[in-house]
Amino acid sequence: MEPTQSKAPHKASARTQDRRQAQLEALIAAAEKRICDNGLLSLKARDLAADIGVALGGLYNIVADMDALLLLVSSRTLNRLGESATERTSHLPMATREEAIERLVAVAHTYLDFARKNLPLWRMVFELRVSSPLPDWAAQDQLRLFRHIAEPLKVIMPDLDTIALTVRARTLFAAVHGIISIGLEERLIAVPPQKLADEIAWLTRAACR
Amino acid sequence: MEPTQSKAPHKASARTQDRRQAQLEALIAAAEKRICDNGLLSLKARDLAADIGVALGGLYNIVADMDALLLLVSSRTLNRLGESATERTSHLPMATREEAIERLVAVAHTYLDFARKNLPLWRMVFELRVSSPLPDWAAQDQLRLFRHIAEPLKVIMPDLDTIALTVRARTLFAAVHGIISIGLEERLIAVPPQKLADEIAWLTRAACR
DNA sequence: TGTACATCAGTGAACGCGCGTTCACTGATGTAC
DNA sequence: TGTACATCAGTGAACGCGCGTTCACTGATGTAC
Repeated sequence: MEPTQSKAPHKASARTQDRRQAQLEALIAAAEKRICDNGLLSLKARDLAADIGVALGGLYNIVADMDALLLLVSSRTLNRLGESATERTSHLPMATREEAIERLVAVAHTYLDFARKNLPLWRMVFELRVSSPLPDWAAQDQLRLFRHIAEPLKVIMPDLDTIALTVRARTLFAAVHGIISIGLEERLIAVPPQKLADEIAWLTRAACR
Repeated sequence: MEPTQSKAPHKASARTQDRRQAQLEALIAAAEKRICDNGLLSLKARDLAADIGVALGGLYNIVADMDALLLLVSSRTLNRLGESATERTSHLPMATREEAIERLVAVAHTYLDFARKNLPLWRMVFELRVSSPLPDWAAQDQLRLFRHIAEPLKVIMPDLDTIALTVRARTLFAAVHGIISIGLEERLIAVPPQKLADEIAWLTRAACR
């Protein structure tokens, strides 16, 4: 079936596209703000619509549904984490084994700082196990993040093949992630910030020895 | 204010108490079954009432509300984990440092097995961060579990004082927990079971060296 | 053993609330000629 | 530049669903004497 409309279809003008983009960004920003202030659970479509000055139904011209919006927010959060890691660790040397270990420690500490400063958003990323099949671009984002770990690790464990290295990077990430996520849980007795950083450094170094 | 009722109050007979107890156990069992089969999200009061042959309103004679029930299920799950750990590791020697390390590895593997075999229930335990202030008895349960880690660790790191040892036990737990919880996540590429066990053993040993 | 009475267990219909998504409609923005 | 027409953006009331908890009521189970 060729689209043989006798009349030419409407084309989105540049102005319209810009407006769409601006709306989408405003929507994401509003969602981030609300999640940071009140948590994911109290995020409502009606509030967001009011925040960006659009009628309720208008939201669905900007995003397909709430899940799509949350995925965008989650992805933006992961990207900001990646930028943090690049800024704070990419200049660190990793020519020697010792240097590579210290760089890994720095990556882990960046992760801790980020999680602490963006606690509600960071939690959201992991609570989003709902929409099962992660879209491709989101999976790509994750892979890019893993390089911050895999690259120093390659220097530290030169004997491992690519697969083993991937597995090991994931293990290390998961271990540090566990320490942070349990450490930042309010329910348990609060661990002093410095202590938490120390434990992470200890574990990272121990894993590399 | 003394309770000076002119008429003696009704006393729950032994038969009534037994019935209550049986109802409570049936309710918990039904909740566990439903969570295992369909996940926490599709657990409904109406279904549970039907399962145990009670009218909807009758549930609230057995438990105060759904949260209370979930807390009971969660606690039962943690206790079963504790029993598993006792059965499978308490006979292992920990006189020497090497023995203590292997015992810790066995504890970690018990944890992995338990999480795998009770995945939905195990997840529930950690998703229950809702009702903020954990009751006392639940906190006690947690402490008892931590001993499975703290005791071998005391042999392995004899120089640490009590507080540092507690922190270290928690770090180690959190690290292994992270590896398991990310490893059992469906979303990411599935890690072969044996590989996961190997990684956990590796990390545990590395942390103790 | 029997009667009067109090209390609690059990019932299920109704309450109450929340909230994402749709849809018929209007007004604005574009194209064709 | 102007007119006719198509399309899409934007609106907000209404839909639809879900579900925990309450509450007035009944029947059973206990106590007092």
